[in-house]
Order: sequence, then structure tokens, then C-alpha cells
Amino acid sequence: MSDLRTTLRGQGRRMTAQRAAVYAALCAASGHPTAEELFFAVRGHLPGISLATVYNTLDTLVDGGLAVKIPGDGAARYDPLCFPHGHTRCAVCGTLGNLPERDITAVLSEIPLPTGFQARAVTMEVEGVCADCAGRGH
Amino acid sequence: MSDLRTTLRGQGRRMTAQRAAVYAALCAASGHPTAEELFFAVRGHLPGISLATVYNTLDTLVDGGLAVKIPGDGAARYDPLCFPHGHTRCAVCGTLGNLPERDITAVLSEIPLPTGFQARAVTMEVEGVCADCAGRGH
DNA sequence: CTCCGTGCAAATCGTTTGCACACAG
DNA sequence: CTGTGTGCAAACGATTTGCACGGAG
Repeated sequence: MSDLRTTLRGQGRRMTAQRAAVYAALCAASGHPTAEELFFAVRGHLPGISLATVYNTLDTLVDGGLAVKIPGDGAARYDPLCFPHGHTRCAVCGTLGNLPERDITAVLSEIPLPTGFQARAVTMEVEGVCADCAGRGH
Repeated sequence: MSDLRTTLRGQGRRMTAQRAAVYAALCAASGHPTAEELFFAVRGHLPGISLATVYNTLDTLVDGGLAVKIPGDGAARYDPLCFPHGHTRCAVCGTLGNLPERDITAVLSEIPLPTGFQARAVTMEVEGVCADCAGRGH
């Protein structure tokens, strides 16, 4: 969890209680929460916060490189960015998980890109069946 | 472009002019069209088709493994499935491109998965700046 | 003949926006 | 002080749904 205040400064932005709370909730979350899930989590601590502010804050965090937005079928999910990593998505229960800590940008060196394309980042998602769902017979 | 009728049969579904037209338009599209783009493309041939039908058909194609849905920031984009491949997304103009033809499922063998996770498919997206946008100085 | 698929319009869902006030710097 | 961030409610865009009719099998 990097220094939020410093990052915001670098963007010419201000530190607020709402931003601190959303960032803390995102870092504390076990999985990959949606904006709405974060909204409810933060509400316990800051009862007056609005969903719009959560969305604004998440955009700010993504801009500042502190989080990643993962669009999916319904609501987008967010991931606090610590290192570049891929995700697993269970086709049965929909749960997102992290791929083990290994820099996935390494695969870039193994993959030929279109001529002239300047790569900046890689996202990877492995779809399958998670251990829990496989255990229940799928 | 596989046999649509056969695939639909396998799903216990019926062949219709609308499904044929949407599938043809998807295969003919140069890039990765949205549902709405396909709607307008198909309208030239089937003036009465509705957007809802395009969405229904795309779901059917995805179910049958003939297409892939690529959710993004605005509308989702669709890709006719010929072989497993990754995508490039230009951060400037937003264009989606295909990674050169190479089976990306190969990377699965190089990446440790969470214990018990049974992988079925991999999606990969490389974000960066495409040749066109880089040429204009970005 | 039987249903599945269609077209239409309205409903829904996630997200964004406009505005007036609050507070960080 | 000065403007950026906030909360609220309304607006918005993408997708889904309910319903009655039409056509595939």
C-alpha cells in the first residue's frame, strides 16, 4: 500500500477522508471488489459517503496507478496494484483470483507484437473452474 | 467460419436468417465490432432486425463457442473465434487488434496456477500505443 | 402443430454528470 | 481565500426483459 497522499500530490489532487477510506477498503478487501461493494464497506466508517464519490475515487486511483479496473460482465471490479499480475476467473461462481506473484510482463518478450506497436502493460485472465467449485463436481 | 447450423443444432437451437446474418457480419468485420456496429451492418441486408436480436444472437454464438465477448470500458466488443489469440488495445484511439497467430494457451504451461484451479481458456490483452498513433507523436 | 426466436418498447443496471455547498491547501 | 472534492438526484448508455406474433422443425 503506497503513500496515497504523495501520489495524489503528484497528480495535483487533494487528500480527503473519502479517498483514504476507499483506498484503505480496497487494500483491505480480500478479493476484487466492485464499486458498490466498496461503497458499503466504506459506509461503516464514513456513513455519509456517496456512490458517485467511490466511482470518482476509483478513477483517481486508476489514473494514479494505485489500482486497476477489471471490466467484466456486470459491474467492473477493482484491484489494488502492487505488482503486475494476471487473474483467474471461475466460470462457475465468477470469483476473481490473482495469479501467483510473477511479473507477467515477462511474457511480452516471448510474444511477437504487431509492427510499430509500443506495449505499455499486459493483462491476462485465465478462465476455468476454481478448486471450490471443482470439489462440488463441475 | 465453422458451420453455424450444426453448432446451433448441437445446442438444440434453430437456424434463422437473423443468426446467419449476424454471424456472417461478425466474420466479415475487419476489426472487433460492438453489438451496435453489427446491428447497423446487418440492417443493410435485413432491414427489420432489432438490436435485441443482435444481442441474443451474440450470446448464442458465445455459448456455442463461435465468438468471444471482450468487455471494455464502454460497449463490449465481439471477436469471431478461429483460434485462441490475444488482443492489443491502443490507449490513444482505443482500437482493438489481434496478436499475431500463435496459440496463447501455450503460456499456461509457463505460469503456475493456484492449486486446484482447472484452466479452460486464457485471454490476454496488451495495452500500448498503436503504430498509427505513435506516428502522430504520443 | 409446437415452440423457439423475433421485434418492439419499457425496464434495469452500472456509471456519469450538473449543481450548490464544504473543506483542503 | 480559491478552487477541488463531495453528496444528491437526475441523466445516460449498454444490455435485458415481457409480451404477442411469426416461422422453423
